[in-house]
Amino acid sequence: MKVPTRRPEEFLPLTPAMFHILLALADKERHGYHIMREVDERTEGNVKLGPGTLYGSIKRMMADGLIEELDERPDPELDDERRRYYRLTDFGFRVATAEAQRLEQMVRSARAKKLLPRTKSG
Amino acid sequence: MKVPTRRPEEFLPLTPAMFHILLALADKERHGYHIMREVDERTEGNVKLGPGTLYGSIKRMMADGLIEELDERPDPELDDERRRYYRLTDFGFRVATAEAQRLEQMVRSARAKKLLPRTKSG
DNA sequence: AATACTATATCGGCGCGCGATATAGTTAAC
DNA sequence: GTTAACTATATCGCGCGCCGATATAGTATT
Repeated sequence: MKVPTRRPEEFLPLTPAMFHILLALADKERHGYHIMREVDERTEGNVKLGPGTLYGSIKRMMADGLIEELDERPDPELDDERRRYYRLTDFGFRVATAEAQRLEQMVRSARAKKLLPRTKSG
Repeated sequence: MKVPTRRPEEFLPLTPAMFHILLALADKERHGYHIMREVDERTEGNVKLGPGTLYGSIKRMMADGLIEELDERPDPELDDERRRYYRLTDFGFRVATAEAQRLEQMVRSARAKKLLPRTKSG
């Protein structure tokens, strides 16, 4: 069934926590705890998602249709029953892309204001 | 008098509103309403700072030592008495730079996850 | 005279980050 | 062998910050 067309821009700006979760799910499906570790590793320990932030965000992002839970579980043999796996929805992917473009524009502005060195055209 | 050394990283991530205000003040001193218009113009109407956000943020950023109010007013002749002018402190500048670098890293991650096309090395 | 713009300020609702806490099974140390 | 650390999910409540509404008031425009 068709969900009424929503514009990704209306969800912007995303909170850092939500964007980190979308980034973690952008390349592959993951369960909650796996998302937590991916963020920790990708940011070299600079960003730690606490359980309140993680599972609270997941709940809201599910309700907003940005992510969805998998029915089947990948690798059923070497698996932990407690895990709940999530993936991006098409809409979630578009929202993540829109946010990435917004941040890109912010960086461009920062360069124009000489807060960052200009590597190419600012 | 010397303010105890604070690390800019402890202020991150900045809220979008605070970063927009720092960007607006990065190139020149401005009064509140001027900040509002600069953000509106720079973002081509996409970001509108309401008075609650603007003056609430200014008050907090003053308390945090990110911005400071000017004693003298620039252009005293063609001026409005009601205006209150602000500028970045050295610390505010360092915080803005640190936030810009954080956003740059976010964009790099987004490119690595193929949410954005790679213009150079991602 | 009315409308719109400039300029600053406060208040209250609401969303969200986040630490604390809870539960519970697994693995590693000593 | 029990103590500790890790894996995994979930809820609660505090506090901060965004933001619209509202207020005040002078200036400019129509």
